[in-house]
Amino acid sequence: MDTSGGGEETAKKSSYHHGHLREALLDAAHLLIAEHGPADFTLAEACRRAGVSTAAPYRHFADRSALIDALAARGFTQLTERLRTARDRHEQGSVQSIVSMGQAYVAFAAAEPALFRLMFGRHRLPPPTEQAMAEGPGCFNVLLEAVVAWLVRTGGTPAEQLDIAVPLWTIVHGTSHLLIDHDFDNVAPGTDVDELVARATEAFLAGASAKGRE
Amino acid sequence: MDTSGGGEETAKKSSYHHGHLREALLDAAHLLIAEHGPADFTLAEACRRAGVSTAAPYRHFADRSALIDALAARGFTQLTERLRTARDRHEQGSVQSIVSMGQAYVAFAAAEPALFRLMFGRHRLPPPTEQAMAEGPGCFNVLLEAVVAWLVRTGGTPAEQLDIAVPLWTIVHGTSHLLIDHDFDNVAPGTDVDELVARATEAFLAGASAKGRE
DNA sequence: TTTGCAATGTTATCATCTCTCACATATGTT
DNA sequence: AACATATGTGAGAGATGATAACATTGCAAA
Repeated sequence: MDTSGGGEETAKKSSYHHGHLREALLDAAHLLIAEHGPADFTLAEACRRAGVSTAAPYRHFADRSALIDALAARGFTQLTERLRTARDRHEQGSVQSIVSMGQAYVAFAAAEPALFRLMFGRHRLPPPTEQAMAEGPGCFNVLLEAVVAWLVRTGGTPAEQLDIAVPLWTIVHGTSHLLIDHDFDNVAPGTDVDELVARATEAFLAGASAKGRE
Repeated sequence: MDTSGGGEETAKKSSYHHGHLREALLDAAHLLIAEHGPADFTLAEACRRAGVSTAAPYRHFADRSALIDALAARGFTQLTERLRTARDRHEQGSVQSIVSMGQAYVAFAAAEPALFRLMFGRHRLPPPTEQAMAEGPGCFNVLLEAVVAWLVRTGGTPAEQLDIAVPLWTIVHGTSHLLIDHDFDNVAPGTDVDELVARATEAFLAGASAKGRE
């Protein structure tokens, strides 16, 4: 974080080879989709920002789509990390721990709406999002672990983990999408999403454990 | 040019003026996004399918984006109709009525994934999706009415309608997105979304009404 | 050190796409 | 019949994604 001898990203001894072009393109693309949305993103503009020709990206990415995939993969890594942090802020197996994860999920979407859409909005059927899919489960596993801990604590069995985790996922995922698409604005303006997530999660867990105990 | 004797299925007396170009373009666009996804959709291809020049659409739509908006608006009208039908298939104010709406919501997304993304995935910040937004609330109102009926029936007050309806919306909306993005495949393959919606809805309503009664 | 190869970037070029402009053709109103 | 309006065409500007041939650099083996 200092300007020690070597210098940081400005260490372009020669102006021909960029040096960190792959990361620079990803960063530029990240900024662009944040500004103009994922659809309006152009590879050419990213090149301009990175200061290279429009042919340069093809040394690092098969095509435009591959760059976007790489961006999505980076997003999943980030999201997984944040979920883990949120979960570990509270007692293992507590409802609060699960609520906290949900809030972190939504907060991530709110902070990076375009990236969030990219991560989950891969609509290409043939390749079910190769690398991104490899990260996706890792992300979901964090939730699964928390749910198992909660189940053990409340007298449930780990076998029910999907029955609990999947609905919870739908709640926070739906909240995220509705939030970043501004769908709350016209219908329930001023919605406090943290509270929404907390109440919905708590109500669902209460109802689910009550039913399990019948 | 074929300039066949009579028009095909439509009243194409002359081959110069199309007659139903606006609708024909929307239909073609609908097919295209269903085939290739919303991102890969090109106006030029839609023109080819409609049998007109690439300049023709601009007599009916301001630009490419406006055509997509019109498509989204058509989708909202359809969705609203289906929700109303699903709701009215069961007793007013019953949990089943609400569950049925949720299932119809998800079924619509499953049947028209690309259209569903279009409807909710308008990422343009400045215009919050003019016409589509006008339809969106109409769509949500159908759910609100059902929730109010349920509240009245179970001893709640209509003032709580948003506290109930919004979480329910997040559940079905999240389920829809996760389903059409194939996110269940790697994590919970073979998920029965109808059952998922039913269980999540019932558990949430049970938990919410229990809390309200505390 | 020198030589050669692999990696990385550039320029030129193509096909395609969105959108505009001037022009052509149909419709229908008076 | 004549004019005004709506609707469609053709040509083309400007931008983009992608490819190919060429240029530069870093690195490793001889």
